[in-house]
Amino acid sequence: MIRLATWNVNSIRIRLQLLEKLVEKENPNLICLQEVKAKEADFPFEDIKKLGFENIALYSMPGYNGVAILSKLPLDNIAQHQHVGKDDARHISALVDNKFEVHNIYVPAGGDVPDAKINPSFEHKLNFVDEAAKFFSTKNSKPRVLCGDFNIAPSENDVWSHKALLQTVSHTPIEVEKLENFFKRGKFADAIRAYFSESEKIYSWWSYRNHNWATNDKGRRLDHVWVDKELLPAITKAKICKYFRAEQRPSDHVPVIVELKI
DNA sequence: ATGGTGGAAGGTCCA
Repeated sequence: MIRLATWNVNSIRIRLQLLEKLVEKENPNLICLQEVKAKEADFPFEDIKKLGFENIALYSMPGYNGVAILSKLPLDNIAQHQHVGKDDARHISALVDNKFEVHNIYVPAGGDVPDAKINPSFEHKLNFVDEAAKFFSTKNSKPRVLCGDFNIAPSENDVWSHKALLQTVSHTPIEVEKLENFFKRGKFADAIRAYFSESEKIYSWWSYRNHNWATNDKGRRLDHVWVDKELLPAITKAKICKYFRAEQRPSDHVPVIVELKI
């Protein structure tokens, strides 16, 4: 049984106590973190091993980005991947327990202006998603699980207001189109939506800039878990840990959990 | 058109 948690932790060092709480409350045996924001020398390997996660795969850089896979199960074939010619610590993968491949991805946020001609960050984001689509379009010997902060909320009910956010980076038509192309080319299934109706609004991120996040509830679903279609029947649970947003010193993203009988 | 907050780095950038 796999209990996978994906979480944009926004600094692993600041969030160590919350990571401990995640382990205590949700009992995952595989955790994919994004935005660890610590270079290897500053990464708290020992604290994490003490939580029971002996196997750690890290791809990090100073200050920004950084992805890590924490596992109670064996990790093999650990690989760091580069897209759009940048070595910027956004994608790491590993073979878990010799059964399936997990890919932990942090898609670029894309800046504020949704125009690739004038905003290089947005151009980077679009190109990154296109490259990822190509990367995952080939057949793989082991089944794949993709997760992470994709920084795109594709469906109307992945955002608090479809209309209000049509020109907001994360929900523009061009981003949604590219993410859907990625999804279709890879023949993936959305492990979270498999457990929630299409008509239900579900979010995994609420901005720090809104203190009334809980009452306004202007969230977006930026964090995703996709599985190869053949794995869809193996999913026994999906959960978004909204209560983490209300913790002391929270991340702006909350953990998303999927349970798989593999 | 702007500001609101948070983190890391280091005298600012990115989300």
